[in-house]
Amino acid sequence: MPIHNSDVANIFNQVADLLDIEGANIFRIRAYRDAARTVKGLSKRVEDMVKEKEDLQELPGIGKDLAKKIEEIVETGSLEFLEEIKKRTNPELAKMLSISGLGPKKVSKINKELEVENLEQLQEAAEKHKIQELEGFGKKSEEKILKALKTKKEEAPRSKLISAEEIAEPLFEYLEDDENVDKIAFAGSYRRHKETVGDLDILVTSENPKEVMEHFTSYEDVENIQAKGKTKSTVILRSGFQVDLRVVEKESYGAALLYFTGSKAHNIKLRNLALDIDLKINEYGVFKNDDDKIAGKTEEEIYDIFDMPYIEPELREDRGEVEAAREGNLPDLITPDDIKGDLQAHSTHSDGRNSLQEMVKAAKERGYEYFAITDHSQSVRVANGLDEKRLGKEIDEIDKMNEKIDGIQILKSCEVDILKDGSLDLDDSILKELDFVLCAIHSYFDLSAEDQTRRILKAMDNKYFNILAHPTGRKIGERKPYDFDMEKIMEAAKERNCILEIDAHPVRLDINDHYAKMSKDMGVKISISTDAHAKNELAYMKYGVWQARRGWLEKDDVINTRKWKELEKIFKR
DNA sequence: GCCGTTTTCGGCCCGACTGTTTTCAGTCG
Repeated sequence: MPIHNSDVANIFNQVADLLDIEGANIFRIRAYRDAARTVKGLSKRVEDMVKEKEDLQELPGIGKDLAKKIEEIVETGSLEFLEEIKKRTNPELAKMLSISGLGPKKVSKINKELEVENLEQLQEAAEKHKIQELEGFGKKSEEKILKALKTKKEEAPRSKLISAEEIAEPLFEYLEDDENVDKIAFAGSYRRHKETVGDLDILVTSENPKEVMEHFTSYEDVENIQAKGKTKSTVILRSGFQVDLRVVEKESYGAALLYFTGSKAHNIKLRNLALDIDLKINEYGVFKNDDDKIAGKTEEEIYDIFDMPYIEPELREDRGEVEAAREGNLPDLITPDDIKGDLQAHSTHSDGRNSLQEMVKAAKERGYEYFAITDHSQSVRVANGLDEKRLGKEIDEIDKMNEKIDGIQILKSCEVDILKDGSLDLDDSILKELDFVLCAIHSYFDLSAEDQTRRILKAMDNKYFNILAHPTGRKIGERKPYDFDMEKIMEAAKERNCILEIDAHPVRLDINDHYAKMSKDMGVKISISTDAHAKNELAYMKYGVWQARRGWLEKDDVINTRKWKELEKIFKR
């Protein structure tokens, strides 16, 4: 059975939860959580690292003990230490930690004094008003627990960035309209353009924080006010989204923005740097001798104290950006304006909702120099895929359009299916007529990692193979990536001058930020394309660029920032 | 449990809000 990085992370998080309830040393618990996060965020498979006898202790936050535990998990699929804790402490108790307002101390107390072992018994105890009798609890705590139990089932998991955007933008406008609001900005993972967003963080400067809070909590979409203070409020919107609003004075704007943008790991890194030189950072500024404020108005000013240039929010994940900044090696990140054309889009010839002409017109309006039509090939029957004959007709149609149209070049392409055995779905005789060939997997997602890797490698052997589209096949919140060896695919791509795609569709965002960084480290070029099935979806490009930025990509790492003449050379592999 | 151009022991980010207290612990981000 393959052991995924997320399996290791889950085991470590379970250990942390249970140790927490047992009241273990908080820093020991943190070590497990940090390790879980490190392993989950690796672009390499920890299973492969163990097999190749790589030194796990090189990883941040992994020492002798945790390295050994990772090896044990990889080799046996489980961790004896976790099983031991489970004998002492009921693992069901960990589920109670997900109840808002219940932490390890309270769970432990409820467990010990009321003999509550699971969520059902918790509900029963609350309904019988046993909870409010406990010391440290009261009526309100009990009501809160009951309410949380009720909504738990419909609790929203992290939302896709695009869904968050739909909620965030109108709220932003509403707040902006308040005359008491001076500066306003998003912070948190939304500002870091993470592919999923847990809650929204908004930062405001104002002379009248009380009025701002009043305005915020009376927003028409607010369903529930979780907390309302002078400087901080939390609400739940009808959509289930949690929104945190913080108000600070303008002298602290930079420090607060830095702090609330996170990531948490990035912040901790900076704070530790500060401690090294006897400074203290909090959301109000950078302080010397405890109360002597030396920075805080802008983020730039704060980074400057540590001799660092401004670090873009997308990079703030503690993946080496602080070190890179200090060494002057930060990437000059790609921007949406660098994109010269879209290399994946569909028309009504296969499963698109707009005609070829409509798609091309929309691409031209976006100011692109070139635009590829990549309708599906024949074996994707549900998408009305093209056979050689129909693709031939589309090629003729595009040739005629190119003769007539000015200012944009329409590229002839096709999203060719990679069949189960690794052969391509269309004959070479037609592939050679195309400007480039996009290849993708749309079937047999559950092959073993070995077979799936072999399948893709074989497809890449075809000299007309240019771009591997949505390489992992994952759909956020819907479908896991198929199992294969990404490192081998990247090595092969580099060897054969093949390109990996960042599919910018907000549901796909495939490859993800970790793999994007890995491709950069390995010297594999990337294309960013929208996979648009309608003309309005050409606007998805920004999500792909944001993902690329999170993967440290610069203009030069992405092929469709180049002119067609240069691109043409790349495609002749 | 991890980590170290002051340390192999003794630290480990920091502050707001809530609910319960009556000065604070617990939780959260």
